Amino acid sequence: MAESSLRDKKKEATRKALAEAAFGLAVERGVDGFVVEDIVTEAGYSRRTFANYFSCKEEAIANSLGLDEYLQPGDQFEFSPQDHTPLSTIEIFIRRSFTINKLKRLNQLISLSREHPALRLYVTGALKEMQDFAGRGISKEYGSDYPPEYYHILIGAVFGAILPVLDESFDVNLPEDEEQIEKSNEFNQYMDTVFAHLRKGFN
Amino acid sequence: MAESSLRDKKKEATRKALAEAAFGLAVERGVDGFVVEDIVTEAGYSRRTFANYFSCKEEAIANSLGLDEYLQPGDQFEFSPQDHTPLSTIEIFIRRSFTINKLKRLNQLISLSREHPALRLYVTGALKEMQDFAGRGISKEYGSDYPPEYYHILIGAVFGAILPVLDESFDVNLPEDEEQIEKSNEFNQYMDTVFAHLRKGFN
DNA sequence: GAGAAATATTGCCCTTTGTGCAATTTCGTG
DNA sequence: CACGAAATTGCACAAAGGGCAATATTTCTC
Repeated sequence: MAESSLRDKKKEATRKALAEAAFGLAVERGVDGFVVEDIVTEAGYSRRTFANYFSCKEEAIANSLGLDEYLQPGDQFEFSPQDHTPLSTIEIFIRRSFTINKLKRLNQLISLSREHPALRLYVTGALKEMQDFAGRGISKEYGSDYPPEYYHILIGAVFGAILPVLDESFDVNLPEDEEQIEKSNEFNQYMDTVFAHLRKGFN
Repeated sequence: MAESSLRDKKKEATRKALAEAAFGLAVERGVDGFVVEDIVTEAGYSRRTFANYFSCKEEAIANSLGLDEYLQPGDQFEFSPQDHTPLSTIEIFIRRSFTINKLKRLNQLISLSREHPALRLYVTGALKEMQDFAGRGISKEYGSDYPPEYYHILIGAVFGAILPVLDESFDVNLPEDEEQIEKSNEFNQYMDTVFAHLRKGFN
């Protein structure tokens, strides 16, 4: 990810092409309605190459979320000093990362997971990578301002509180061309309550 | 689980035997060091029967945690009125559920997951079932005292904050025969800070 | 820019897996 | 005890996973 030689670009392109083909087929025919062979013929690669990138269909489908696009170190974690608390930093990171297109796809992955529970594991796995990235970023940003486990707990609590949306589809009713999520959709309203609770504490 | 006819007991016994054999082989030879065939010969069942219970090796290994033993509805969620807040109820539930033996096994599953990342997904999946159970239990217990999403967020935050221990092994340095976890081990000390933060809120 | 080194893609092959179906065994109930 | 329900198993076959070696493409070095 840090590297971006021509070779690495092509590799990412391959990965994305395979993931995208897998996702498309999943929407079109259902997760059980196609085999790896179908994915690679659609994407123009060999079955053996697919195995070099993903361990199974589900992993490819989940990876089509492409959260890693937003995971460039040093990109998401620069904020003005007045915002400078770990929680608000994470909040901004999350609200920026979940663009409308991501949310729409997440929605589709959720409904696919209903028919095919195994997929769900891989979707949460993909989100877990985002969580790990956020964890590294924030503990690097704030260093020893807090004890090391504080970051783990904070990040864990934030993502843990967010994940339950996976249990239900939510509306993303916004114009197509919009790039960042807005106050008006369900997901963001849910974020409002989540972060309010996290600030206030639970009882 | 609510049922427990002789038939259901045997079914659970079969499941446990398979899971236990799978776990044993994983510790002994590593996750990649054996095949489903080995599991069933050890447990005395057929390959086909294994498939009736688990979808793959990893699922069986992770299920050897056997958290479901402690997931009897109406058992864990009865407390005296003075403790009667959702968070403290969950705290007691969690501290009760993670007995020493569970923690030891969890520790082993964590290190196995390091060599074989796919296993990790299934371990968190198993914990997720516990989370779901806790969610159902607590929202039933407190009904409409809180808005419905509050329970989701609370439970998610709690389990999310706990899961990061999966990233590192922890010491469970207690006598063998001890049944419940004690104040003296790392896991429980981690719990102390987790719940303190959740009560206080983050910033 | 040409050749060498590094890496990605592929084909081949074989073991393992997943699963529908039907037969068989085991269990629960009247 | 006998009948129905449900668990276990065998069989067969499509599909997946992955080691290995060959090939193609990119990057590096001079």
